[in-house]
Amino acid sequence: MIVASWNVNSISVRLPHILEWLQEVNPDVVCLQETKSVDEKFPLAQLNEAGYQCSFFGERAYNGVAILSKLPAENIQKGFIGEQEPFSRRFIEAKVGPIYVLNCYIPNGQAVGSEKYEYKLRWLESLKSYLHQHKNSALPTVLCGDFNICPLDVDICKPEEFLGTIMCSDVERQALDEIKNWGFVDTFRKVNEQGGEYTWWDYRMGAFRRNLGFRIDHIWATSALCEKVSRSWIDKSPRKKERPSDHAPLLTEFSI
DNA sequence: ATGGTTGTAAAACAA
Repeated sequence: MIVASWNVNSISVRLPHILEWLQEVNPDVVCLQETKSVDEKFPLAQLNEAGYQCSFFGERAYNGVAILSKLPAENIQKGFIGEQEPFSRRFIEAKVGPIYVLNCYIPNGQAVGSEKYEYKLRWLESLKSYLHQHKNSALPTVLCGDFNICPLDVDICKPEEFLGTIMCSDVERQALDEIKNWGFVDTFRKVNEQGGEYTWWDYRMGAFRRNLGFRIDHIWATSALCEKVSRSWIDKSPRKKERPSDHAPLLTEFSI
């Protein structure tokens, strides 16, 4: 079973890339972020035609998440149960086959110390509470998404330049560690030792060509499920196309 | 150096 996560930066603009990629890679579950589409305009027919069921939670212009799956999605949850403030649409969850799939688009945070950074930290706190109150780490669960955080220094292209700045600051990394400590293992890091592997490159300054990237997209799995990981890799091919998303898809294969 | 690019949506704003 292959699970993928991809920030597509507009599902309507990226639909041709997505359809081509689904046909080529044939993943079983795909978590999408930044769909930037109201639910009425979600391209459901084309994705159904491609063989995928769709659960989606979108809004106008910003944010938006979706889960595509070959098997039907059950127990769909949009947003956090009883969330403390009306967050933008950044979380969707479903059970697909034997796996609980949690898809999140963690706020970017803009700059350390800004209001948006505080919002990011509150959002992380809400995700942690949601896990502790409503989820069971003994069950096979994946947390996928654009986390907008580099867990380790080797996940940053130039740590000497970026450590302490947004996506690479101690406070947000600590908050993410607390979420991980609920019971997740980083599937990519479990089977890949090398640093310098990135999932996001800024559109500006030829960042992709110069490989100035960050590993901010992740697929985490609860520990028993993580034992079943056979491969995890970043597919840079869609990032090389014309008019790409600024993120590349991340994939993890489970032997189940 | 406060630049550069992309998407949304129609002037900024978010990333």
